[in-house]
Amino acid sequence: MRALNVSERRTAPPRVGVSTVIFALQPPAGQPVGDAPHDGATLWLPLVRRTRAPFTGRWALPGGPLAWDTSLEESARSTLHEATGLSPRYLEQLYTFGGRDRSATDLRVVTVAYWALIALADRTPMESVENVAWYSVDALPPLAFDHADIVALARRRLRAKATYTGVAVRFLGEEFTLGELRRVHDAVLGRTSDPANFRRRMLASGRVEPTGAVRRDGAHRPARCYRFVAEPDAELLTPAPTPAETTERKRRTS
Amino acid sequence: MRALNVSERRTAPPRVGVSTVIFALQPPAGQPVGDAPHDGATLWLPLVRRTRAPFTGRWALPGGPLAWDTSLEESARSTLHEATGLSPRYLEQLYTFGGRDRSATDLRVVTVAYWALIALADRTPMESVENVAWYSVDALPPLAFDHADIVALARRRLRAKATYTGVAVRFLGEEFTLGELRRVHDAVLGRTSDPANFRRRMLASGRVEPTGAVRRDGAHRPARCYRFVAEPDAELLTPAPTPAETTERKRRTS
DNA sequence: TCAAAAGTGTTCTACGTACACCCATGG
DNA sequence: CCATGGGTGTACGTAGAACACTTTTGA
Repeated sequence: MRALNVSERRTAPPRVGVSTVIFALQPPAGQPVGDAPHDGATLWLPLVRRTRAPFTGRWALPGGPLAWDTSLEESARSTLHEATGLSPRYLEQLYTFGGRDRSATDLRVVTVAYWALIALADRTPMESVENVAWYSVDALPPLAFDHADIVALARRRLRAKATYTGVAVRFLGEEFTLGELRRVHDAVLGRTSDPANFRRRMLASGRVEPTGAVRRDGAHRPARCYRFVAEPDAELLTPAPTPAETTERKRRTS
Repeated sequence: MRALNVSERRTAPPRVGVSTVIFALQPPAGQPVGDAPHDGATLWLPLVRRTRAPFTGRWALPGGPLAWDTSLEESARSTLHEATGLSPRYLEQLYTFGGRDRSATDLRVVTVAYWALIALADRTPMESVENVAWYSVDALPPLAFDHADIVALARRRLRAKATYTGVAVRFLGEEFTLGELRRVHDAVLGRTSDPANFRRRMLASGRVEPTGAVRRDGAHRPARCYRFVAEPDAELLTPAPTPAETTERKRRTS
């Protein structure tokens, strides 16, 4: 295929790109930037510095054009791997952005956005990747395109899902204590919940089950370890929630 | 731009299409088909018969390629208008389908699916549109591509949203009684709820407010009329839910 | 022996359900 | 006057919030 001239580019059919918002609890041993509000209670994400117009030099979400032989999710997975060297613990389609003017060039791009959670429990050393830096979501630099909107939407979605599903565990390793899980949960939701009630809710939900192990990590009683237990209905294709499951199930009035 | 040959088509960048699942309470005065389970408690949607390969003659969701000068939502709106002659009371992006083999041709298509609710309260006469027919969602014919999956996902999403938001009212006109609303709600969710409790829940939710009017339509006490009241936070861009609003708001423990 | 987090028990409230009962109307 | 759906009142059960209290550790 030959290159297109200016007016052809403007009226050419839109191209498809995939971008991914990758959340983690801490930045790995790469090079973080931006003043980090190091209360410990922030999320982090990797950004890629653009080397081409438009927005040369600006930071952007990891992503790229959709190749002809790659599925959308594969594309999200591979850019995630390129940017972090890791595989996601959770990956879900977020939204598709297709405004006419969002690419700020003649060539129109429709972007399918994904969001992902990764666990850094393994203390991944992470040889630093070229042009990638980690930022706290609370101190992001100016982003290219409408990527700030995408991040904002991803945060909303993460918060929403954290309130009625167990996604938060995906930030943690195989084994975790309920204290750890609660702190993650609170960081994501920006609240502080009662340890006793949180414990009961989690155990009652059945999404978590005890391994035999205990963990001792301070001047206090050791904590029992738990593992995540897969949700009963594995809905692979569900950007939409399925809330109020229990309520829905028992009903069937009069 | 010149036409592409076969191997070029296969490795060409994916094209973007938009398809819309349009739900209504009853089919308009067009030509419905398929054995309709006329319990009155089904939803209906318009389908378009394909006139070109692949899947020639099969029924498919209204949609088409994304034009260079049209936004995704505009595209969904316009195909909706073409198929039904109406404007949606509700329109939301559903999901983007981009599997490699879903188009069953060499040319790969990424489809951004939308779902919509329309009200037929105005007793729209609907001059029958060429190649469009309405089907009950419970008796759909075989569909082209992966459109059956899309419809299934849309139904799940509609049900989910109906449980924790007021979307169901969008099936009705400006004014409605709580009995009407309850029947719609029940039809969508496939349950039967207690009129007294439903009434209380709706009024308590604040999503509904009385107009002065009453409606008399049978051998029983006339019903007060209500109108829908816009949700407080108009989140234009929110495929994700925002459930447990009340619970979330008051919190902020210890 | 003290602080600090793990873990248990108990009360209180909000919300939804079930269900009994009155109201207004057309036939 | 009766069947039908609109509309009110009320008792019950459950889930979460608040909070008092015990347990086990390191320093």
